[in-house]
Amino acid sequence: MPELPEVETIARGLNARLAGCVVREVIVREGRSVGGDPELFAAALAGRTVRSVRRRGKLLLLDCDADLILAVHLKMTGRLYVPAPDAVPDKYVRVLVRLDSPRGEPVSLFFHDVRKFGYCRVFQGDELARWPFYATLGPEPLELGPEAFVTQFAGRHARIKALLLDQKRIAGIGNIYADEALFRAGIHPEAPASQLSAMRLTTLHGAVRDVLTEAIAACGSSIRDYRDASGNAGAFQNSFRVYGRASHPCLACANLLERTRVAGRTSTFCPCCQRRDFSSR
DNA sequence: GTGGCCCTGTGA
DNA sequence: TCACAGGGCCAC
Repeated sequence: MPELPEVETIARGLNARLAGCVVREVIVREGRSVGGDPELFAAALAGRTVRSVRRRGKLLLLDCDADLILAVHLKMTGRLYVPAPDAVPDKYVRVLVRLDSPRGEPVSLFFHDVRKFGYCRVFQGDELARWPFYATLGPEPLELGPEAFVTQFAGRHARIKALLLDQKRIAGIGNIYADEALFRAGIHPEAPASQLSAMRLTTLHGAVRDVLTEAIAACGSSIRDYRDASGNAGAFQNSFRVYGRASHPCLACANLLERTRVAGRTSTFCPCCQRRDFSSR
């Protein structure tokens, strides 16, 4: 799925295009995608004005008037975008929202999701804050200082990559950026967090910030499914140093990158540059 | 913690 | 035909 940089890019793009638009019609083509009664979902959104669009972790939040919030999780293959005015929705467009811009022009919003893992949900008032997934999200990595970051991981027995992927511990990091940050920090994905010194965790904090910031500047990474709010691809995939490069030479030392599995996800790393123990670097 | 599962498509 | 894909939830 899109991770933090991709979701941030989408949120910025949608905010520019949807702020002030009024929902005229909601068409749910796949009930599963709205996680409940399609009629209720459509009725809740009809007539609402979109105030702004923001991101929390990997979650897109469309703040509307009347204290209504539309939350969208793209999971693996989801896209949320404003199509060209004459675009015909293909069979993977699960939800269509027709809106009117402040100038009265028609604007559409498509929720496109091949694998149907993603979802759109509406929340009224404080329902969002009480939603367990939202309530337990960890801090935003770009708003977290180095000391707080270290505290979040220090002393844990679990492998550092599994902790980076744990949204309750830190929100928004997925498989790509976990691998990229660990490579930049010179830390093996299977290293137990408890074996990493505060200094190395601080280095990891900087690597996480750097990789996320650079990826946002590049409008995210597009592997196959990700597109921004206008349907355009990102560019950060051209800057991957390890993700998707197993068996290719390390860009730092030329040794071949290796692949392992951590927390059920493929992890690519350099066996030379990324060490398990803290003493070697 | 880990593995299976929710889905569908793609590429080897 | 099979393994794999950017996520997260559920049961062991």
